[in-house]
Amino acid sequence: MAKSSVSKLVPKVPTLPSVPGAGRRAAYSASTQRALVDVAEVLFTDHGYANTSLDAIVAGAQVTKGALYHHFSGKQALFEAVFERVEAESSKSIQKAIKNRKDPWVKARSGLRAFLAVVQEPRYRRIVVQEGPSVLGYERYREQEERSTFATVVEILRAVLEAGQWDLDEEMVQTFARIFFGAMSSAGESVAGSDDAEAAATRVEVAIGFIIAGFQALADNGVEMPIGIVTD
Amino acid sequence: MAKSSVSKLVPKVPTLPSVPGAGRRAAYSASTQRALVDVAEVLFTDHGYANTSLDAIVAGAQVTKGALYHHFSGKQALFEAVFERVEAESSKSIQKAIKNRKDPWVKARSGLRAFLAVVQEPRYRRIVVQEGPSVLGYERYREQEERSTFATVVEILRAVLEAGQWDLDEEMVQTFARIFFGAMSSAGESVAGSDDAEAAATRVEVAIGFIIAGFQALADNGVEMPIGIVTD
DNA sequence: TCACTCACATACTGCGAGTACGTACTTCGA
DNA sequence: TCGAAGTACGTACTCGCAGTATGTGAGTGA
Repeated sequence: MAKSSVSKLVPKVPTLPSVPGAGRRAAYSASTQRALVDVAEVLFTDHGYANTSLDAIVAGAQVTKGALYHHFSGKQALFEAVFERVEAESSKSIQKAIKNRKDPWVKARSGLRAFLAVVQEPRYRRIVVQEGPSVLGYERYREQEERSTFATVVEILRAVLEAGQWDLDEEMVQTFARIFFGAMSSAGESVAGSDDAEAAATRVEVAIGFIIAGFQALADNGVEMPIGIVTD
Repeated sequence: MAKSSVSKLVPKVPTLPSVPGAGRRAAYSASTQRALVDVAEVLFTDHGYANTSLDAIVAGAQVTKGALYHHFSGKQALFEAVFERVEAESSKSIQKAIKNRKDPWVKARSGLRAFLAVVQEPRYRRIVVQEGPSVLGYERYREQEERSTFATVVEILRAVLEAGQWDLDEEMVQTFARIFFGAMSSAGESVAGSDDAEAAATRVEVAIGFIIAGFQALADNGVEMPIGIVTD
């Protein structure tokens, strides 16, 4: 199963004379690098980081460890390359979904839908959510996140806050973004782990829609940012 | 530093004749098991799971691998023991904070404060949040979570929902709990990673307080659970 | 007190990440 | 066009570490 899907990816011999004169070897080089990342993505997704040996990866890519260590400094660097690509593609897919949405609430809604779809993808769940923090360490993990999917959440949030006439300082925006990002990630996990993903996704949309409705209600009433609704 | 804190934990020779007749060997056994978990907790927290060798753990506990494998089936099982203890103690500390709080909003507030405190502990961040999902796998991770800290969130949420006169089905309660749990976890991370943790914690409380205020506003207006506030 | 078991200790194995070094093919300058 | 140099690998090894097989001495129960 997994084996066949790997070998399917391998014979990606590049259109050799794509750049005729200066870049034939470079084309081959790029293709093996891609092959390594492709295979690694599949194996990391299926078996996890620790349970995937470099031997299995280079075998799947039909190269040797020499090639791998020529392109990457080690196993972790290879994982990071896979991680970045998955993050970039995920972010791109969400960006595409919210593009051209004028109404910020609609934008938020569309973004949520797209995010929930992404979080259900096995590769995103395994590589980004599950293994990412452990393998990359929290610092690098956060850095990567910050300039991809999380940045998208910030973008959407700014649109919503602007529409609601709320004027928050930068740190507060970041805090809200973190909260929503965490909420959506966690909710996405419950969707992905559910028997009926469709129904679970709907529940999440309803729940977050309810929170957003609360925001709107406060906006309609002209409520300012509170400092301590409930006291001890 | 870490070394000294480890060696500090080791000479926990149990009050030998605690149970006089039948249980002297058992007392020693329990103490070495504790020592292993104690040392493992420190080393896992400081260096992570992959970068902690069993040799280092048994050296810190002043036993050998034979002892370790007598008590635990392997490295992962030892980690799980550490994980469970951290989770249990964390949950206990939150439970203690919300105990005897009658007003559900105050209860939620207190729970949030306690949770934010827990998430700032290095051992919780590293062992539960960062390494947990990767080492245990998502299934076991969720199972553990479900009956400790997450259960506490559900408990608080039920109180709040009851006060708000909302009547949600079980799955919807779980969905909301997931969302809040994820939001708080993520927010807690941003607090722990902040330069000024105190200020960051305050911002999180304000932000979540704002969301709760939205809930209260909807409750005051007698709003039912919506199915799609914003349409495309 | 004696057999038996429990709680370890010791010595080894095998796997897998990383390294050192060799080599063929390219590319570029003369 | 020819040789020198660099690139893109391949091969063969080392070493750390999780896990195992087996030995042993101190309790414990009959």
